[in-house]
Amino acid sequence: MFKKVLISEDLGSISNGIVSILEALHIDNFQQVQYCDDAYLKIKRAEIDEHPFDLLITDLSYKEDHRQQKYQSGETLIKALKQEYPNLKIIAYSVEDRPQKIRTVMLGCNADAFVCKGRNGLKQLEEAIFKVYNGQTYLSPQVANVLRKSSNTEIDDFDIEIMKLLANGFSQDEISQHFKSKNINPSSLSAIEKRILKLRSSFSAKNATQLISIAKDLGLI
Amino acid sequence: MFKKVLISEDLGSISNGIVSILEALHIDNFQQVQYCDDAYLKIKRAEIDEHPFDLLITDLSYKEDHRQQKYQSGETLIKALKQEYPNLKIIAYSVEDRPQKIRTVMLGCNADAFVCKGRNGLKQLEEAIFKVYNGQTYLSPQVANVLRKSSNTEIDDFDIEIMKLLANGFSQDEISQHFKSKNINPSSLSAIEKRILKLRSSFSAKNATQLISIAKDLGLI
DNA sequence: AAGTCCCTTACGGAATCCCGTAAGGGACTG
DNA sequence: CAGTCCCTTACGGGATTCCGTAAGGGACTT
Repeated sequence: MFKKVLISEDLGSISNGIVSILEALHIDNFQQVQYCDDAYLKIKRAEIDEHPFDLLITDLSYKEDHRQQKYQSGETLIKALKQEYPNLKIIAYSVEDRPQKIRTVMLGCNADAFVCKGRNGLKQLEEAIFKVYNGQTYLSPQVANVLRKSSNTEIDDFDIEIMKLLANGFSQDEISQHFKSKNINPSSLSAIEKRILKLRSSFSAKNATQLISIAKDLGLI
Repeated sequence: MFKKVLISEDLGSISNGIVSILEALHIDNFQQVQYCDDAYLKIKRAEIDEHPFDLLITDLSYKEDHRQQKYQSGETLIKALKQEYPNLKIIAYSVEDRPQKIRTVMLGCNADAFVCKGRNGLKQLEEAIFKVYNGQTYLSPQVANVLRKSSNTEIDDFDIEIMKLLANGFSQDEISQHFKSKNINPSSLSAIEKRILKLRSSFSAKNATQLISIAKDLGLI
């Protein structure tokens, strides 16, 4: 079983819940931090000292406070750590249950498991720890299907970028200018229009406003 | 000090944190539930049995699962309880920190305190319990000003309704028709336009799309 | 080389949004 | 009563969006 575990979670009481799971598994070598940056530093330090952590359990969203952070979210932390220390196993433990978010964390950041906080969250976390220890990935049952169903979304970064710009009040023409200035193709007004039309139809949105409303609800932007 | 306390919170680990606070205050007569409906029933039952609760500490958002609930959120629960049992003190304990949400809970639902979950959440919860016991209200320091500053927002239900319709893809003309059909005034296209213009300018949004994006971020819709 | 498929780009017209201007009406005041 | 303030409603025109149609070009097949 895992020998050395780090818990990164800003809410003390949830942290305690995780600790109780670890204790039940007789993992007593663990540490806790409340900030992403602390997690990063502790893991780096442990690697240098040649007593590395072999599991990180981390939240995704952290309340901001006075302390300026380099890593603002669990996603950026996970991505950075997985690049530097591919052997470190990482479990995301979050209230998030939006498909796109989970895809980002599992596929974009390469987390090993995604457990949704909820009534059975701790039990699922325990399962996740076993699975991950055996080299498998794990998803909470209620979201287990989001990766398999590539289903709808051939929505790429370009689409996301367009929607972000729309949400920031850019006109279609301004979006076109924006991509032209960054030498990103396609960039013509027509192409932008077409892209937005495709997005609207795939989300059955009557206009750009509703499109952005839906995209926000889905956590795409 | 409070004699009988109910904790309503779907995440077990957070519930444990609250319990530890109560124990530190030597309040040992408390019960825990994980669903709003259970909270309502327990309080009702206790009133009938003439051993009423005198404090409820409740979360606002509950993960949905198979159990169909009459009260879907903490807000509806708080509002209903405060109407039936004005003597019952209620503390909302939530990750929410959006001004509009807090206004709704404090002013619309008549909660006695609003504590933000966060790094110091439990300490603040303890303060809130004292304040509320002394007949005062309490807000977490980081959001303490949201009620005083009535500041900008004279955004009324009509504005909110317009924004919801916009988010659902209605054109300005359709919104006008909508209000006409419900005999709500103002309803003319011009009036709707003017209202949206005011909303856009008060949120400095370049167009309706950005307006809805901002409104979503603020939790207004 | 011709054919096709797919993608980018272009154009035009109808609908909608954006914004300034202004008329009408109720409430309140001197 | 006239004057003002505020709100609702109306109108017009320029900008933008929406949507169908279509030309151009690259990749790939036959």
